[in-house]
Amino acid sequence: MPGRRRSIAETEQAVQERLGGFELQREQMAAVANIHRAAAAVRQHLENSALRPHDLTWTGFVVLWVLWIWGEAETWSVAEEAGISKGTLTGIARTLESRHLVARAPHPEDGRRVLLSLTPEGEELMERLFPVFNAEEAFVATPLSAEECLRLANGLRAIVAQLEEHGEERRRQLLDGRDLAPRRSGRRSRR
Amino acid sequence: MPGRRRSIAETEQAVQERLGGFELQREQMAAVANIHRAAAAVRQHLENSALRPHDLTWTGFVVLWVLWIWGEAETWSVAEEAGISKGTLTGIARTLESRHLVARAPHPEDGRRVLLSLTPEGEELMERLFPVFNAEEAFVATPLSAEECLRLANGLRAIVAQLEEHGEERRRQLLDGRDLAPRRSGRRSRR
DNA sequence: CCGGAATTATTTGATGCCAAACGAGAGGGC
DNA sequence: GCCCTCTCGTTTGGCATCAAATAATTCCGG
Repeated sequence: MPGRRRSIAETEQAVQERLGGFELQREQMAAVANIHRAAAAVRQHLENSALRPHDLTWTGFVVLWVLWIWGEAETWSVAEEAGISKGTLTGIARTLESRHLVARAPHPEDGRRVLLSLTPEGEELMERLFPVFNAEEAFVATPLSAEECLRLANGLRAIVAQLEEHGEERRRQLLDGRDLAPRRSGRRSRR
Repeated sequence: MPGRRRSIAETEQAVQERLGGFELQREQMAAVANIHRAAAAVRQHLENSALRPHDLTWTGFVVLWVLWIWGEAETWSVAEEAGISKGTLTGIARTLESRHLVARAPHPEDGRRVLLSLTPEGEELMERLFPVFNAEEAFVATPLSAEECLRLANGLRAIVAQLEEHGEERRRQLLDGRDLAPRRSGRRSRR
């Protein structure tokens, strides 16, 4: 039966056959796999519904959101809240600045730091856009009750917390002395 | 107190103040936001623990995984299972092929199609790598019981299903006649 | 069989994304 | 003042990513 997507049951069956010999952490595997399926699906829907008319990417929107909620903020803190690296933020902020949605200002006391804030244009955009965005968030979560949404959010938060608290330690243990191979990509040393 | 990450409670407080005037779908918003936080955190941990020693990216691993479980498969189906676009798969497959982990073969009956499969080298890698990967999946899910993992997975699956079943229809309705502005990026017509 | 419609993978262009290197500035000790 | 170190944001390099355009092939009606 070609052309049909495989069902969850079929996949689990195939996995079981393939992994018969392994000690499989089945439930955890299912959770992790579905986090990514869901994240990709939700992101794509929101980009193609609420965001596309304003020519915003997901990440661009998140950065605007952070600035909208928190007001003027230092870049490191925006990157942290938005869940992206500071290097990525530099690029996003440049894009948003070029579209006059975000302003960049030097820190009054520390020449290294930079403050980001929404322009009036950016504020106005968020006031119009947020209700639309939130409506789509509600749409994707339609099959879940409010309580189920909270359960879901709590479970996910626990995973994030686990990694924040123990992730680094764990990675150190796994390396166990050996040093991590450098990423294939990334800036090279001059030497 | 500069330099400290904002707590969930602080964020919710700030959101409430900022959004006092809006009809806010609070639970759904929390769920969607945390899906992305968790997805990014998990992906980063796995890339920097299990995958980095083998110089694999997340997506590269997922593609290998799909081929490992399902065996030889057509590209469209691999892209579907891996949750990426077929254009992206072309690039990933090229990378994996250059590292002799994946082989590409023409479809015996249809010259347009291409079949992907693991090389023996790729099989061997997955046999060694999967247990390590699965152990890290278990690690990130440590705070959750097996049953909670399943609940989480089910909730996420429901969201994915919602979008698969009703996403396209919804986007059509939202547009309501107007045609979607083209993406800023993407190939341009010759005209 | 011929020619247009449909289907398939690839190419293209712009952006996102990370980690590591880098440069500019701050801060402390002497 | 002068280092030396630390801490910022930015740059860099290599992939990943999508959607639309395109090329290659098959399918179908006549």
